[in-house]
Amino acid sequence: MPADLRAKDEELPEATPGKRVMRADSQRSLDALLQAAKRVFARSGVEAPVREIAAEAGVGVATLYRHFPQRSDLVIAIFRRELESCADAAEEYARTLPPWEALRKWMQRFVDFVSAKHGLAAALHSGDPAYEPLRDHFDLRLKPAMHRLLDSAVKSGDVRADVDAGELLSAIFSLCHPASDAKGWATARRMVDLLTDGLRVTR
Amino acid sequence: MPADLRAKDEELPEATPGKRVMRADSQRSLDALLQAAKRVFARSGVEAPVREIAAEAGVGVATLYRHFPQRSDLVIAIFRRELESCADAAEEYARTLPPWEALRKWMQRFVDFVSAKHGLAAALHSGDPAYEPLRDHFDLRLKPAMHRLLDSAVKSGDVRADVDAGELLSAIFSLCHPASDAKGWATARRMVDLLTDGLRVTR
Amino acid sequence: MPADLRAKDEELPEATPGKRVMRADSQRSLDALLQAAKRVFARSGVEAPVREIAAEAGVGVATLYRHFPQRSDLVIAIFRRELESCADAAEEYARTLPPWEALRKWMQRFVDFVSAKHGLAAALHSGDPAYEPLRDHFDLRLKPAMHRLLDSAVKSGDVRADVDAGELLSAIFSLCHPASDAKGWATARRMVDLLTDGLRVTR
Amino acid sequence: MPADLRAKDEELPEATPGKRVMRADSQRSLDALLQAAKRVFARSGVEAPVREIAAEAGVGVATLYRHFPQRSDLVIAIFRRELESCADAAEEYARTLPPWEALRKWMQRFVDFVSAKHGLAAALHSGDPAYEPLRDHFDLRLKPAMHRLLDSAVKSGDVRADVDAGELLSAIFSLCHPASDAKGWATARRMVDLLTDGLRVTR
DNA sequence: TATGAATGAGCCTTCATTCAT
DNA sequence: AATGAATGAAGGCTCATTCAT
Repeated sequence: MPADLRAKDEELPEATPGKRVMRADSQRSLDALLQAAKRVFARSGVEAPVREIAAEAGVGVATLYRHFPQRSDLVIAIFRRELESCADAAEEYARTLPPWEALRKWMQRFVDFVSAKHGLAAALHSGDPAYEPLRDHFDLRLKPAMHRLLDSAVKSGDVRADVDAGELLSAIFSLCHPASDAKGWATARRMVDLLTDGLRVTR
Repeated sequence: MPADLRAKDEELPEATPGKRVMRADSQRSLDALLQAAKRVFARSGVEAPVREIAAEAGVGVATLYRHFPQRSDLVIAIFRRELESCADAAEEYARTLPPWEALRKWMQRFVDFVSAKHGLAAALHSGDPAYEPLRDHFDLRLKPAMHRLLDSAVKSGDVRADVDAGELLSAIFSLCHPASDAKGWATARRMVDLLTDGLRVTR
Repeated sequence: MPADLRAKDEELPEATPGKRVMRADSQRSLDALLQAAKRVFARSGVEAPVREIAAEAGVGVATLYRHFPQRSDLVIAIFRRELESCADAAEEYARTLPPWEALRKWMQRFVDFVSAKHGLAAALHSGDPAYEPLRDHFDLRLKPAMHRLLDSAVKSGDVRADVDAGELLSAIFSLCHPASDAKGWATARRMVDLLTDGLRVTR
Repeated sequence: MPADLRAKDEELPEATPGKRVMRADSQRSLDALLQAAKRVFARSGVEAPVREIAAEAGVGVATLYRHFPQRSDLVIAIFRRELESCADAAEEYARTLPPWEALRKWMQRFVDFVSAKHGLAAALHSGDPAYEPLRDHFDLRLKPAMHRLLDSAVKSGDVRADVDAGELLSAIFSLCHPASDAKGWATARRMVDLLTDGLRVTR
């Protein structure tokens, strides 16, 4: 896992930004739950028993249910923040790098994000309507980011014009999936590189 | 689904080739189970309740257990035959088409195979040791097939030399995964096309 | 509890009359469950934990669920048979006794039936649609029985004509209810006697 | 619901008369709780979740527990006042009406009281010792009231002498029970009328 | 004193697997 | 050899009650 991603992992959000104040113990439970869920999801997938997460967090099940009435609420809480961070990176790359490089680099950044999130894909594509917010985030933050980068690269003549941003994103997504778990990351990166090469205009 | 695939679907194997003779009713149960499992796996995934499969086959659960003590045995039985058929196609293409065309066509053929098998990827990458035989099949039949096609295309100067057959196979595999289910097939084919383009030597 | 009722309680039905034959062990479980449920319902009401019933019957919970997928199925099975028997008594009394005596006696017979069934009323009036069959039974068997007896007594000039059979049944029902549990039966019988007296034509 | 009953419903007691002074906010919580409990009991029965009541009152659960450590304490607080009011009516009727009329009218008054209190009967006859105080109230206020009315009517020659006041009360109670909920009130009144007729001396 | 967060026991239900018939 | 009944271990969820703030 790349250093810049891991760094982010340690600090966890002030969680529900809406509530102004929060009782100290409640905040502690919430933090513990988020940390625990992250570990458990990574270890056992997003379908892991509720009990296991609560135990790992050192709280009762009901506490988990209080904070996250639906399992999906917890999953979403876990994934959203890093998804945002990934989307933000796109803007930065777009500002500081030439189009083709920006695209290439961000695609790898996206690989890093997705690869680190074991159950993300399962959640996103479960068809369960509870994950709609996650899909929305995906559509509203990541797709536009990809679209912009792709567009620039098309305009600069580096990339063919017939590729859809959403499809491309999904494709990378898939390439990072369990399917490539054995070798893992390295393979995913290589395959995405291959895909990236396929994007270039055929001279 | 392409016609040549569907055709194969109807007939089902004499299944456990080891047993010399088999009581007629036993054979009938076995066939019913395989047909049922295929339908149920497609409908509900490979994690579908055992009872559902037995019911769909019109036999008792214990009968299922007799034929397939492990769930994986059933899954493997279902997938193996079509996997073989896909591997065979590679040889045919290699004989009858120029290297680049053979490679391209077979990659699409592989997409058809994988896309039709809902739970295949999940099974293969579950990490469950019970699916080892399936992975073996994959390695022994599909990887060499891909390797040969790739090799020819490299030799003919169409394709770069730094791509691993197994990884490429896994990549296609991933691209066919639920992850890209929304649009489904068409997207998978497009993305694999992109990947294929990435394979070409950069002139 | 009157002797004629208790006698019936010991033997339990061949249960599901539809199925011609039944495996011996299954039949044994079923019997055990019905006996256990009767005891438990009497002791703890029809809302008693499923586990408790299964334990009392000496079978696993799933066995209970197999025989009675819904809690209401079990409740209905318990109550139906005795309800039938009570309805049958009406016909007998009508045949063998003068109208007023038949009515009076059957009302007491009904008291015996209802009083013995602790959770019956709760089930009947729970509003839960699952108990519809029980209400149907009530309406189809008991109401007509009462109606006939009432009618005869009206025709013979013993009873006023402005009383509804269903309401009267419900009234007796209520009088047998937990409300009168402390003293129990005896009180219920007395009160129903009072009610019965209220039925007589005011001379 | 008759007007004289509903009128009483609006004002609520100074509740725990023992405490001499009470902080204003505490008093406010108490009032809110009583009002809320009345609504919730009517809506969901006396077994409604504690949380629901606290929420409806706009206070925390712990506040509820402070005022009413046992669920029964709350139930009792709710019911007692109206029970008193009903008992008072008996005296009034006794003073202003002829014996038979007084009895008849009060029995209907009692029907109104009980019918309006959804969970009363359940609480009274639950067997739970926590409700003892409620039963005491019942015995100390309502039974004597009924006894006096009954006695007068016996003395005036209108009513037979072999009826127990407590039993009669319980009987009416039962007749108002959920068991007769479908048609509800009207039926209850009719049945109590029937019962009342049964009380008359057989001329 | 009021709050509402935390707790954990307890319930219902499903399902893989074994076993009597 | 086939059947399907029985089993019991999980897992999800609710709710009365306690406790930190």
